[in-house]
Amino acid sequence: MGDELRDLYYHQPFQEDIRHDSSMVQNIHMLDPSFMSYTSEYLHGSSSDYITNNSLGKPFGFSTPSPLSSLKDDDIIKQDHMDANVNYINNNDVVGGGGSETPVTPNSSISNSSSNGEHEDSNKKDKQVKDETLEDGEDASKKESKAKKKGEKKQRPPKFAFMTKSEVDHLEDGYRWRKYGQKAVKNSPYPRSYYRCTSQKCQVKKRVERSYQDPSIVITTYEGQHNHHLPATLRGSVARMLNPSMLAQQSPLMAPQASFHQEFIMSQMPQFYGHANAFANSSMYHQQQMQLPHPHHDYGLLQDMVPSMFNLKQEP
DNA sequence: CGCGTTTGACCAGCGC
DNA sequence: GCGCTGGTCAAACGCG
Repeated sequence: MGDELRDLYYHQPFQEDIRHDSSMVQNIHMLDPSFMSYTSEYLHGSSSDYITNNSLGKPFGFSTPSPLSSLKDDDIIKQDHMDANVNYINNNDVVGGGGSETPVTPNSSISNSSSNGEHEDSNKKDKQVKDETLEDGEDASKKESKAKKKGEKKQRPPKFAFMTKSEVDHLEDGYRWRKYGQKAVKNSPYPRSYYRCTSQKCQVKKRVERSYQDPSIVITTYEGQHNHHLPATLRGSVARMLNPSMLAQQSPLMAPQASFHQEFIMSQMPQFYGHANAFANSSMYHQQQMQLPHPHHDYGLLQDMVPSMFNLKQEP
């Protein structure tokens, strides 16, 4: 467990009174290269810098979950217990303070549907066939994961999670996603949805779930790195929201399987690009102010830890 | 018809 | 070993 929690990276929510514009600015601050280098340093930390359950939040000076966050430290650990790397950022985005008029219908699709044994059988058959035909690298990652089951622990690509206040579950981030699963979340009335990038050979996945404590918060977790550009149809509009210097960093050339520790700074850029899109878009969609009960909660300590996220580009 | 979603089943990891 | 849970698969279905 300790090994797997190494590199776990957690950002406590910015519980600021964020207005639309400033949230945009702040979100993009997260993409600042110096922030990246910080994370890299942090992630490169000595092998003794294990982040355990208890110490999870300590690098950023918190030990208790935010009232806005449904994810306690424990939850994050449980949820990502198999994952080596998790970046966790909350985007305390702007959403209507008056409450959402669009009710979330969490369980609307968890209803039982008729199933028959035939389906089950064919499923099993298909799985067998697939297992047999899997040998030819059609799904290398699966094969790899199977191979790793016996020996070492399954290693997963780095993750990056953030929270967004949004009425929309699936935030537009410029990429195209195909939903491949939905699961009920323990202790939560809201289901978790699983998406996969539709681009061929792109292994990036993302999970989307709603906080059960604050249903207005959407928790999005990205896993993996896009190995392609944004779809052309979306690139233009989304790209305009972003800092040109970030666009320059966007590159599809890094290998998805690249060593995380070595490649983190560079390879995370496209990811952050995508995340920024989600940040930005959610801000774009919800251009109202919100009042947060605990302004500047934990903000100072995080600011101490990651000054580049806060001090740079305080544009007029 | 192609693409995306739904949804029950399956599987692996973990804790007891 | 067993049960629980998270993650994934894939047939069926819906939609444009």
